[in-house]
Amino acid sequence: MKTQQHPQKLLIICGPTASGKSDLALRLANELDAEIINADSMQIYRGMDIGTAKPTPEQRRETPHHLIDVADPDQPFSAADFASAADAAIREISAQGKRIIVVGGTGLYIRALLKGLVDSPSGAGEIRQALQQEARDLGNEAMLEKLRLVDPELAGRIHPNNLVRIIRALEVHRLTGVTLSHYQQDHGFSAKRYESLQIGIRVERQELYQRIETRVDRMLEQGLLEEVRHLLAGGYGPESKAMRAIGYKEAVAFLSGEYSLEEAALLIKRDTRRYAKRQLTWFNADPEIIWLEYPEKFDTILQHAIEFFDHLQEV
RNA sequence: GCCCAGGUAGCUCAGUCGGUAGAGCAGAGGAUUGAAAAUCCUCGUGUCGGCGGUUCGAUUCCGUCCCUGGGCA
Repeated sequence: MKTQQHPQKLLIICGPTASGKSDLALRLANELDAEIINADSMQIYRGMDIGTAKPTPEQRRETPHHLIDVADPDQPFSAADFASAADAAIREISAQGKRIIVVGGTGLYIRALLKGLVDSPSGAGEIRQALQQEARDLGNEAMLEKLRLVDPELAGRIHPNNLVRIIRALEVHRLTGVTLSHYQQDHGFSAKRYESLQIGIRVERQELYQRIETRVDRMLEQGLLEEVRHLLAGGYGPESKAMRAIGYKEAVAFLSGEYSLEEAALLIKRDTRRYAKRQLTWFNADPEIIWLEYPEKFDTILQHAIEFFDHLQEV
């Protein structure tokens, strides 16, 4: 049923943290008369600016950014929330006749937007809390056993230690009476919700780690600790989503005297490196991504983008 | 110059009463369907400081040299 008359086109910029995504997106937006949609799970939150390397107010004034600062740091915000909010932003931007660039390092968000998620309900509510309590009482193995009884197929794919997945699967079953694997069966990320061109920024590992190093130092100079203090004072405790983000959790531990500033800095860097590696694992597995160096290949990227937007490719 | 303690994986170290060695951290690879900056899985060969000697066999014992730290002069 491809009756869409104007298949909406999205230029996606992805890659590991500190690879230069935001900068590239801004330059492209300038050239292409585009607006930017953020696909970073932490830039969503208000008050988390320095540690998430948000674009500056000036940059945001010059180029409108969507899905930045749309939630408070203790509010749940899921990949599905992202996808529907992005859908709305896309409608809004295209109504103005502008092009759209999606930038971010959260692979699941990008996939949710392009392919859609399974049609199962959200569940950050009481059921999840009850399941978490059950897990504390009974242990992971017992929870996996519970899952095995209702959804052996999925239980076989989840490691006993991966409680987050076990709970999510049980939650879906309790909410709907249907198993998550059943939902997944005829989904498989096969839908195509938008026309897209995905550009990944390729950076050599060593150089990437170097950039992470200097970026973390800069964040500390710019007042990451102050930002964290402010969030804590605002009532966002160590268990809030904000304080579980990289840079924030280490800052909290430093502020509570758990370790020195030097140690905190080293840990932030290490955790950021590991995060970058996980992002690379995710994006590398996506065959649709075209990998190019930036800024070296800016002209090539721009050319790809122009072709993508101008060609009337009906699918 | 003399005395003592060390020199083993990228780092910190353990160990082998002689049969070529293993932890933590760092690092690498992977998974990922409403928590995703989250969550989870897998991965340890290195002239055991150099050179000689003893021995069937030395990283282990002996000698010597080099290096590091500490002490005495």
